Amino acid sequence: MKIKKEVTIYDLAKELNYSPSTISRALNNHKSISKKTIKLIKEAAEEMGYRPNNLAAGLRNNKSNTIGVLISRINRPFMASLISGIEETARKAGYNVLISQSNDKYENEISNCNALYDSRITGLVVSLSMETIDMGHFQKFIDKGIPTVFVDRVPDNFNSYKVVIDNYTAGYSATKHLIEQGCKRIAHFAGAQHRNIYEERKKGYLDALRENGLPIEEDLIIYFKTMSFEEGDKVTKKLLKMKNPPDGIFSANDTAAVSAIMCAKKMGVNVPHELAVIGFNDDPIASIVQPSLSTVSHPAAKMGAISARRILDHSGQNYDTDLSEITVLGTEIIVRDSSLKKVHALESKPSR
Amino acid sequence: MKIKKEVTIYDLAKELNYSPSTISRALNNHKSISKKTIKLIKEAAEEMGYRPNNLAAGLRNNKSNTIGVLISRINRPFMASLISGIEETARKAGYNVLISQSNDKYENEISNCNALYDSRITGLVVSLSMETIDMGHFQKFIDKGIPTVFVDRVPDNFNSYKVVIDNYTAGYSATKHLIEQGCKRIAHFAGAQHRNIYEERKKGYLDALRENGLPIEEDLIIYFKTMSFEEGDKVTKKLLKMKNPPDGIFSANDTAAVSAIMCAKKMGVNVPHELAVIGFNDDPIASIVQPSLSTVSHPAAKMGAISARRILDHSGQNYDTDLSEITVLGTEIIVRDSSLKKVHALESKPSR
DNA sequence: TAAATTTACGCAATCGATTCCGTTGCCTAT
DNA sequence: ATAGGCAACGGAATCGATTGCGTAAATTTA
Repeated sequence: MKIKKEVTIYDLAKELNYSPSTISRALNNHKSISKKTIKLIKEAAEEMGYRPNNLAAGLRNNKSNTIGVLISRINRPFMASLISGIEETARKAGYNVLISQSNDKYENEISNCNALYDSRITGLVVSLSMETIDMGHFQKFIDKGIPTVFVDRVPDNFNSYKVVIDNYTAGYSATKHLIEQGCKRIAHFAGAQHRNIYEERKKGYLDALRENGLPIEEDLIIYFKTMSFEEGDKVTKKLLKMKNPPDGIFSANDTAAVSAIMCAKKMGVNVPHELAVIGFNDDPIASIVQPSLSTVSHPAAKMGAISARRILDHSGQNYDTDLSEITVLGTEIIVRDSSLKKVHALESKPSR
Repeated sequence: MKIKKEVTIYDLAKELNYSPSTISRALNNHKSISKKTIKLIKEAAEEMGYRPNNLAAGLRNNKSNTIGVLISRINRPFMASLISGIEETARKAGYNVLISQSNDKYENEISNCNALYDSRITGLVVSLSMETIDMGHFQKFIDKGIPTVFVDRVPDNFNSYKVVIDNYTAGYSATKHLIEQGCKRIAHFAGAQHRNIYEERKKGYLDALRENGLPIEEDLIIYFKTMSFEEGDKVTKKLLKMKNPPDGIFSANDTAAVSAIMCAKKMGVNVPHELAVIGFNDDPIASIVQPSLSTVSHPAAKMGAISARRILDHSGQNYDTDLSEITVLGTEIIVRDSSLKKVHALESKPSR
């Protein structure tokens, strides 16, 4: 098989008797090139099958029109939607998207960071790995003026763009909702407390209990490692076997919440009447499980879009831009069947 | 804020009194550089904060150590796992991954194709958009000897690497399973027939009916547009209102299958006894819905890994390599509750 | 010991696009 | 008629890494 040679602006220049400078300018609609020359050159480029070489342009300009994404795992509904939002926004602006997943390992995060840096990305979007504490590997981006946007799982000791939801209020509202439904002993499935999202959700939970005169029982706060289905199942079983079991659960994610519902059903505990459950994320499984899972919805794709936009907008700015801008998005409590103890004036609309 | 200047191999050369050639060779472990020089240079590079510039290297070598991915949508469980598999394999080999989604639009597929080409990707992994029929936009990759791997949704009139599952056998087995459970009138939720996966699943369905002496009824074959939950709900309602409704459904995806289960339950039709259902993909919702959904499991991450490997392995080969190599992976029927009419010698293990 | 290798490196071109300085020709105002 | 201005384009350096070819010194071989 023969490999076709590439068509460059030099080929175009030779063919059309123009200089490479003019070809380049014409293709970029430079104002000092006449309309008809531009038209002529573009048509010839099209016809000869010319395609720009991003590597060459990137080298010259020292940037690549590429947004780097560094997340824990792609195959989580939230993350997939996040990437989707980034990709959509980036592509509309003519940017590409490089992805990498840390699998929640600190080491991988570092090496991926380097790999993305080596590709001279225009900007970086990060959702921290579970293990990450030290933020040194991100410093080189700041030093080089590469806009870095932390999203969802963000650091609290590092000055950079951030896009988050109001986890505290979400945790508070979710817990409050259970209280309003008549729950008196509400357990909390908590995630690793060094990650902002889990810490704040828990704070919201605690304050909701306090402000509504409910006691805080350490036994009812379960610290998860992975918040997996299996872990949730095990924990729920234990909780429900207590002499004085909880009558409500606020889980920091949907996976564990769903496992709680299914475990309760298996054990003959009625959801929501004996155990009301509310989760977090509004994953697809939330509307499928029965009783359907009440949860907190998370504007994942929107967060991705905003993160990408931060990077795109950063280019036009001067370097005194305030990098510490934080975007906080609202969440929404989605009330479904798993928390609906009171059958009040709620229209009986389908859960989906 | 001051922007730090980058450290290049020229800076290293000046600092260490070597030529840039030697620096470059040392960093690449070239054999003509002595061990101690390599060690010296590498340590200095580390200390001075040198980071290679992929754009420069890529321009020189005319490739970027990047795998391009072109899929319909990222936020589908199958696609997310596919990407995850690609990313993992690519990264281990020191490759980056560029993603793009077509949102099932032919036009987007073309422009994304160009964008990826312009970045001089080393190889391309594609799962075709729903609309794609003409394959012209992929020709430039072939012409340039860029390995292109079609995965899952593949063309049948284009000569290139392919990684697929045996959709025919899967469709056959799924249908056969329903027959073995005693179903006599099995409906099929079919996808767009110009996409191989849906066409073959349907063929498998038809042959299973034929070979087991069941009549084929066109009324029971529903051609979906999007295979969404809503579409599945509507279709199921219609089916179950027939004077002679089906007693089984083989759906070409899980989303529609789950909607069928939920719709049946709402209408008071017992699943599996009055209506057995089997889906396709083994999405997370499959094990959550109740009764849990029997389905065909799809090795998504593995398919991604294999696709990436095709590209990585292609480099070492000469250009007479057979590009038409096709990898066919097996599938597995996951029997859960939605299809289990007969309570036979199956251990009553939990659905998950 | 002279010749033949081998080791360890340097020179300079190269990849393709961009851009800072020009330069040329033509039009306009005085 | 001539200076001034502008439109339209060209020359050549530049971005950073790679590599074929060349060479001096060190080592081995005859």
